[in-house]
Amino acid sequence: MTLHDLAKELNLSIATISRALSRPEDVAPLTRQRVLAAVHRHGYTPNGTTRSLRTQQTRTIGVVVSDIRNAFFAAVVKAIEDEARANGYTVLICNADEDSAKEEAALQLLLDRKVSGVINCSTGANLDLLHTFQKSGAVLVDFDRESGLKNLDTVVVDNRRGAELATEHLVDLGHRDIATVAGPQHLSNARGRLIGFQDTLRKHNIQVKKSFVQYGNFRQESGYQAAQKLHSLRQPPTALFVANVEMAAGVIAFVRDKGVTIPQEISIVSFDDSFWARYMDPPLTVVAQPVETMGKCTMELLLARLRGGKPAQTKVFMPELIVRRSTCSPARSPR
Amino acid sequence: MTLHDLAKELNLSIATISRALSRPEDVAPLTRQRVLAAVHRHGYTPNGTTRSLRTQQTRTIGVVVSDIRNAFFAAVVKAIEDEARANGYTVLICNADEDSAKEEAALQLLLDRKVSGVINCSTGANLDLLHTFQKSGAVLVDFDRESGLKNLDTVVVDNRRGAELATEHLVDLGHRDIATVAGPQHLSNARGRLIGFQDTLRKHNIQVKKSFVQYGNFRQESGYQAAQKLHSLRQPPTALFVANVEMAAGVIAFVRDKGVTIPQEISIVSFDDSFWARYMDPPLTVVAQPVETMGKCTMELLLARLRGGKPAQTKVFMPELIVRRSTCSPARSPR
DNA sequence: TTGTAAGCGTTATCAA
DNA sequence: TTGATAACGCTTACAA
Repeated sequence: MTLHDLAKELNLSIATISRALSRPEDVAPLTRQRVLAAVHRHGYTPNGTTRSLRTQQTRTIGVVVSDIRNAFFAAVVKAIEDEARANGYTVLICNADEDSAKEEAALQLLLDRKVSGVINCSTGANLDLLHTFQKSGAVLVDFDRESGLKNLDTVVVDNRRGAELATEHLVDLGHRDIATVAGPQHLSNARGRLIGFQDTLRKHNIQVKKSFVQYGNFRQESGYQAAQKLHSLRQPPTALFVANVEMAAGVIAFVRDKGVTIPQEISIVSFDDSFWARYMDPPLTVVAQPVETMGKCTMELLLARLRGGKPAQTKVFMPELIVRRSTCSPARSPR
Repeated sequence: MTLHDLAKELNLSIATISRALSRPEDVAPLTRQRVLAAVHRHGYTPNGTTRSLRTQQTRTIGVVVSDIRNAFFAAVVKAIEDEARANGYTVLICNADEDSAKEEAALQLLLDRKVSGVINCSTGANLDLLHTFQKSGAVLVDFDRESGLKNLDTVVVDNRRGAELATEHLVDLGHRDIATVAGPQHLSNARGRLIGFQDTLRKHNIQVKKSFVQYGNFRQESGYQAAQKLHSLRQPPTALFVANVEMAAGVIAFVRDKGVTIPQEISIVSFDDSFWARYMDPPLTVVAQPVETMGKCTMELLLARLRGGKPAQTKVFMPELIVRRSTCSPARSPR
């Protein structure tokens, strides 16, 4: 069913039908009614794809998210979509699975669909594709990680500050043997979290042992493996800062397998909160990001940019330490 | 940058450019090279939206999901997207937030985008819109809930069986005062879970008290409230079957607030597993659905349908009871 | 091997 | 108030 069919049926021109639907006031009331009735009768819906061709704007925003199963991104996606829909935009969600090849495929898809803008949780690869976007006139926003490109809006949490908050908390409790499970260092957020951790230790004149820095990939299993390595050390840490909550779950799985008690034998603080962190055993001490606010802000920035004017800005949100029960002072050390 | 621009630059016709890209073998090697070079130089990407107009197929599948922040749906979406992309299809994800008005908006959007197919986690409302889809020739699949429409593929878990498994488990442990936090009864899955619960009790000659059936909306807070009501009863239950894990979290929040211990004072078994259920305090006994398999199967069914042939089928997956530590035999009752 | 031209379903301009 | 028509960017007969 197209405008054409409708026109034939009603003995009107397609122009009139189109007008009856998009600018009702430009059409005679009676005509409008006839059109509306027919539209309803047939369940006709204009082809939005075609409209885009004609109007040269898709009103679609692409979102490339690192891992849709990660609660953090799921929440962000929801916030983004709500804000977009409220403004008449559609969101095309792509899952990159923290994999630069999948990211490339996703960006290619968005390029193909001629999206008006892209919110990207960049792996740091695919800079050329991002560049192509910019050249094509699409608006780009970096979210959660910085791609390294210039002249684009950026929404991130203060990763260094978050790591400081977490590490400072552990130091305050009296820990000196503090390790970290860091994220992959090609990601700007993971780098920030590691630097914040190291700086805080140095500030307190605590040596940063190389063996106390383990690297994961932000996934659960890598947390498990990191914990394993840390555990096998001659002198294991008494406290642990984990760069995200998925890896923290992995750490906890390992620790539990070994029968080590949290927090008595090992204190754990993790980056990222999620609704279930407080139901865990024990409830997890975390550094929380203002997820909803960040998601909303990202879309607002993007829309503002689309409307023109505003130069690119970087918004840095403050994380917050939420102390629950996975951290406590270390047991008296024998040394 | 369009075919036209490229054609002008290379002194070729747009047809040749188009061919060089879509059927390389139909074009002289040298010409092809020149075209490819120019394409690369300009970062040109064909307009997929326009191609759809011409070829009359969008190769896009819409997915209307009840709540993207729910781990179950996040996992499903990932499985669906992977399978779709592997087959050259794009997925348009819409979040209905368990709200029929949002569902309507989502369906309308998908109608507008002329998607080839829709995977719908129906609220049960919007039957007329779904009907419009069918009339338009799009392929529909019901997932997780049945819309009530005929002649469409359906992928669900055996909800009754799952509830039986859970309830049977509680009965086996010796419980007689068993309550449930049921889901909203306009959803077929929630109905199935309630029926399975009731039937199992009856089978064991246990009376199903009306006050022992509380209704929630599949969200956390409603679990909290239901627990509150159950707790205020003159004779509260010793065991609880909760219809999904989000509500279970709410129940646990309440129970913990009250200082009631799980499982000693109250046993809890929930529908749905999620990776963190085993890290909870205590680890949650659940009825798990084979999420990835179900997601993949849904897309396979849809694609098969799109390729024609196959009549509509209903796939019912078997849930599995995973006993962890939130259930145990009831304490000796004083009565 | 390449070019010409029609047509996909809209919107928008101009005339009637 | 309505209609005829061009244009959006692409694919694909068909012709050269």
